Amino acid sequence: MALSKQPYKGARDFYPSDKRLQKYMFDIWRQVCERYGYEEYDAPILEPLEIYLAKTGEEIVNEQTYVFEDRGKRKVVIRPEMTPTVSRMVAAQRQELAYPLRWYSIPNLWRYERPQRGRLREHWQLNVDLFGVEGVEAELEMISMADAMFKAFGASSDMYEIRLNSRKLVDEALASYVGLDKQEAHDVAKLIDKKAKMERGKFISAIDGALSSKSRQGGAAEKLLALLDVKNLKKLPAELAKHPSVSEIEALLNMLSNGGIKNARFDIGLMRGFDYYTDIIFEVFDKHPDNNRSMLGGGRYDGLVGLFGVPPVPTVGFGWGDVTLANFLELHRLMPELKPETDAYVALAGDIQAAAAKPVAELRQLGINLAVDFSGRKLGDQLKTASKKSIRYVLVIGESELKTGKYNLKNLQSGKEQSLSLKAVAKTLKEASQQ
RNA sequence: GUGGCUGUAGCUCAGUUGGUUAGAGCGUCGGAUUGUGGUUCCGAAGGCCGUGGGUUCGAGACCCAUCAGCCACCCCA
Repeated sequence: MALSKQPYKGARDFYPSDKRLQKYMFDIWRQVCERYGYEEYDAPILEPLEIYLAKTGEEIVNEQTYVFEDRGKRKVVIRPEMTPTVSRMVAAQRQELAYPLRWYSIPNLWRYERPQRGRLREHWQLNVDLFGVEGVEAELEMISMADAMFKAFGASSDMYEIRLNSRKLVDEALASYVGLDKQEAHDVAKLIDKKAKMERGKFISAIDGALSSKSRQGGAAEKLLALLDVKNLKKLPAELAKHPSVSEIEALLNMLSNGGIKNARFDIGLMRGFDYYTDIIFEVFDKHPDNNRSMLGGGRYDGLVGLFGVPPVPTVGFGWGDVTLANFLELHRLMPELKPETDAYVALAGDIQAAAAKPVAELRQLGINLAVDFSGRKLGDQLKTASKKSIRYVLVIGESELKTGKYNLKNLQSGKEQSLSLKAVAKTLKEASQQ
């Protein structure tokens, strides 16, 4: 019985061409994070079960995560998300750290579930968090960064939309304004989250089902539906317009707009993770008709660090998965043509391996990445190999080159050939690799 | 976890109501007088028809199971 060549279900092999794309995406994430003064951190892929139980229910953890017992009988989880981990790290050094903390990481995360479009069992996710800022400028910075990343990937602002809401505002609206009790509010919030996927009629009857007869008679359903149709902060009913979150969101939208980000809007129907978000939440949606979905999301979660027995730290963060990003880049034709890191492929003409070692070493010392063909095959075959590997240049070394010190450098894209000194070769290749 | 669709060459697929030795394109490899690739031309290799069972004189086609993939649901960091 032959061994299976497939990677583990829901996980991917990264061949060099795949890894190149991943590196491209991660590099842009890193560049933008660092441009905003964020520092990279990392942590073990394994965490004790308990840190997830505090936030999620035991049932969900057991069904949707990889849990196992180690040899010391400890319950261990392969991390399904980074937020508890980073909260743990901040809590552990709460006193020593210099706030505000600007941290980011690109962890691989595992979730035990059935793979489908945009969702695998293993994926990588950019996590950006800002700890220690209470004001709305924290949200502004997060959303500006996310926007800067889209721009850095070559996206234009009509390709995506930023949506904003506030958990506090929604709580207030459902409880005081519509008049729902806790259970009703919870059920209704879940339904609102699914609204986009449902037909309107179905949604209305589902809402009716979630309400008690008392609420229904009080006109809660009508009030709720009218509220959900509000597209603009200014159209909110007077009772809600006074809520402090409203002016916060308004201020945020204004600041974003002043910063040139015009594709952000208020969306009262945005629910996102009821569990630990405490105030403003945001998502970025792909506007492509084939992929109308959330690509990244985040918000304020002021309570998580406090779960570790230290005073809480105000926190805003977001996460962005590599799979949703790749889908976005493909659909919008933003995938760049990526070349290998190798600057030139060295083709040897004749049996001169030993003699060619010297110029090759010299070039490498100058920072040039070279792959040498030892095969002894015909020059044409060596060129073919370089071409297949998508390496841009071939450096030919043979008797005449060694004698004259002038090397034949061929650009495989243009077909252009030049006879150059080693230094000139290095200069040409350096310039080419920086393009 | 639930449901639907799909598994034929490395990839994309064709394969008639079940009927001889299983097909194409692309890719791969070899060649077209030995220091120049991509295009072109010639040639070759490559398949337990996902796996196991069943029906049948006969199965790549039909049935069951199983595994895998895709899609939706559930759930959502």
